[in-house]
Amino acid sequence: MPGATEQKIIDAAVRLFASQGYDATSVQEIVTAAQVTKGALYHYFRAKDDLLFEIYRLLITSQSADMDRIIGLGLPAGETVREILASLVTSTAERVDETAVFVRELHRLGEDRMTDFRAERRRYHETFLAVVEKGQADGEFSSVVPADTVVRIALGVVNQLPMWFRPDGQKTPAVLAGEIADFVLAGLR
Amino acid sequence: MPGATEQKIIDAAVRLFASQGYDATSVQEIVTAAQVTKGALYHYFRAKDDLLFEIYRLLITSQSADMDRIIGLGLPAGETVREILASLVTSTAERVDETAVFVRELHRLGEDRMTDFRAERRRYHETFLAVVEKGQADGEFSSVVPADTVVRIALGVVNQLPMWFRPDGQKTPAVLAGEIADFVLAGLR
DNA sequence: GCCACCCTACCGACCGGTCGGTATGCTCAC
DNA sequence: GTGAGCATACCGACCGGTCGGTAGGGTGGC
Repeated sequence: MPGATEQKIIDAAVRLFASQGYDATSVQEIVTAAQVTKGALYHYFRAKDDLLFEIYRLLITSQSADMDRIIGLGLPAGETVREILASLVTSTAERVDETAVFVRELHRLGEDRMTDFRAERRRYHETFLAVVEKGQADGEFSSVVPADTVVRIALGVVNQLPMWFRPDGQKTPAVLAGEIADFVLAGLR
Repeated sequence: MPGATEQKIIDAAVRLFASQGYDATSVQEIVTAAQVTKGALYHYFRAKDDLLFEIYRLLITSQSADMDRIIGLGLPAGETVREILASLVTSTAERVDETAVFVRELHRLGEDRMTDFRAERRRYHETFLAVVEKGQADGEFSSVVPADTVVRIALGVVNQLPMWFRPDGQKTPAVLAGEIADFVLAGLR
């Protein structure tokens, strides 16, 4: 639960990282945009690096929680896949900046944090994979295309969203989420 | 047709940009890796920036040529989509580093070059879109999911390839290309 | 009631180091 | 001799991070 100043700093950092990239954004730019000073930033964060990590952490935490909640509902595989994709697409559409930073600057994570991150992503990936595989085993889904490729495609689409989704475009996130879920499920029948 | 020195510089730049990112890679690192000197680099390129642009140009030119060639064959929509995806996936798998740089550092392009790039990508996108729309109009494809969303998904998958494809993995590019094409076509039936 | 003491939150000038780019000159093929 | 193809030494701008200091609110002893 970040305080007001902390939040202002993170918000400004997300905006600037998304539009210019991490390295191209100076700490001075961040504090100017957030209307605080360098002292304030280094009071709350040990390094510029920590800002990136905090952005990732907030995003991953919320996505994992969403998926766990949906799986907890115990719906059939088709419904589960639809709900997971829909929630992922809408939440990503609401946070395009965070996701853009996430996708683009991921490799900048240090050794330790990268290990943590990979473990978390692996968990997410395999949870989703298990849903698809169960659907295939039960005969609800076709097995023509291997489950891992399907999962890769589905999650890849979401990561690419920031590249072309525009909040002021014609399609609302909900409509788009429906279309993407339709398409993926069509490929699974 | 770049000369030998020029090529060495570009190769080194691609490798370093892919593993560390553009900003995190210094010009000195590039020339050291390429076993040339700064003088040589600035003899062939006006700025570090130009290296990025050259990497993009080479990639886009070859992809556009591939697509034009395939469409020129005049195959049915289904076959055309399969061929385009297959060639895109295999050529991307062969050039993961270039694609990774492309996806990650695109936003760094200056105003003018960004405009040029957008025009080229738009052309690529709409050519592909036309194929899908024709397939839908002819009744070969279903129209449940709008053509533009399908194209977005298909191209998005390819852009995400560098995130998870490993040349030393179990699946060859050709096998993977087949699976991706199968999946997309399944969603179009 | 009040003052001494402390602590959190924040300020902003400053530093060492790095980076992209340049200026100048050599060398060798034609 | 002359221009393409480099090599080398160097510059000024900027960047992440530090550090001595301050403002103001809480708290306990008397």
